[in-house]
Amino acid sequence: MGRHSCCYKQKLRKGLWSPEEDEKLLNYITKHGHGCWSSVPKQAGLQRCGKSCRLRWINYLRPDLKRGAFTQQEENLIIELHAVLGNRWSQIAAQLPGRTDNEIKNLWNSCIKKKLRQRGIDPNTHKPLSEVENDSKEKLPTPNKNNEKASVGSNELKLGDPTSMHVEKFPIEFSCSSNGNNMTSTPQTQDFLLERFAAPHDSSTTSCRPSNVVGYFPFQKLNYGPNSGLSMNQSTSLFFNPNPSSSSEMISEFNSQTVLPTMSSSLFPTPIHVKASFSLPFDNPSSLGTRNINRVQNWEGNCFSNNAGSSNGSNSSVEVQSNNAFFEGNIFSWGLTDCEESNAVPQIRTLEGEQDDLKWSEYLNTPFLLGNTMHSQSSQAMYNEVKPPTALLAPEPTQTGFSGFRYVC
DNA sequence: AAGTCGGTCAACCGCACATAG
DNA sequence: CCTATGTGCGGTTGACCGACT
Repeated sequence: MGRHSCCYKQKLRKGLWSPEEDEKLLNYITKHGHGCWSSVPKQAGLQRCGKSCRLRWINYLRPDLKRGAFTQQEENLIIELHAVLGNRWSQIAAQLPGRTDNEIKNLWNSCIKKKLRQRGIDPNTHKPLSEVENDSKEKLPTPNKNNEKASVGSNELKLGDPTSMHVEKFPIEFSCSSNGNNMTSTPQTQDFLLERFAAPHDSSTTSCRPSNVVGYFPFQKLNYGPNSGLSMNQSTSLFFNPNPSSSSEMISEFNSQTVLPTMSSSLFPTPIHVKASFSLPFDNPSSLGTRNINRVQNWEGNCFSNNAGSSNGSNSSVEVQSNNAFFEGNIFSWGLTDCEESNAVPQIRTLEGEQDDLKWSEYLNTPFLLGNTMHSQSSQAMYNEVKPPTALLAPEPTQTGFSGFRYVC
């Protein structure tokens, strides 16, 4: 409904925040929580609009923010997620604890884009630049403003637009190993994937959706160059093998070559909502008979340890967005105490009975678990290429009791 | 020393969605 | 169903800073 009403008021400060303003906001939210943002500036004695306060809190004052430069792992993960999610920065940020969408967006625009181009990869499509150039020559898109806009940051998928989606349908199967239990779906079509990512809660807009989902899922054959630690193991492309000789073979391949559950979850610190489905009703997501499993595991043991030390810990009164299940329940907390209670086995919570309440959009909270499950192994492979054996990602119980993987430098 | 340029980052803007009344 | 309000998101802008000329 347009701008926030408070923004119309005059005499509100704009621009950079002073330390005094920061202190006021921090003190207020620490004591009272933010509640309704529009009332925060008034209550906190700030001459700002609520929106500005919210932004300042989320991007700067939140105690759980991770400061400092992005690690190579984080950059790699951002690239991988971007290949799947496009410019959905908030969803990418959800997989990077302590990082904000703004931060990631800035990093992408200022740094990663450039790096990818230097490596001959188009940052928008994640295709080789040469291929993109060829495509553009072949397709000769009609120049109109809409197209231009769509091409910006254009991991976009125009649903129902045959020119933007040359998708061959073929059956695929998912096999998700969780704590030793395999959940294998019945054959599914690629529609599921397309719906999974391209038809989220917002079906009215087409922005920021992945294009060429089939050919350029990151786990398929992305290659970000040998020097970047981003090269992919070609064997991982089997996941989308359009002609599996048999489903059991495919599953077998998948399990034997690609499934490293702990590795996968190590890449996703946010609890992954694994919703393996049986006989998935594509056209009626709400009726999905889903099994919901939250898996929580450390991504970088050091990362969590550090955060636990620098944050308010489990006693924090800070309110965190509840849609990030990372902070919900007792699955995980930043607090060191909770860390100590963890054990080396990934904690798994089955959310039986909750499926009826699930929103389809929740599926987007898992930016392609299975793909990343697979890709995570590739990540391991890629680190194999660039790191000496002693530097491999390896399961390692940390002092705080977290399993997960410590990246040994 | 002064000016220019490019990169980075914080913040703003405008839009869309969710929800309460 | 409609409207007003609150919230979240992505794109964009502008300030700042360091490197370079």
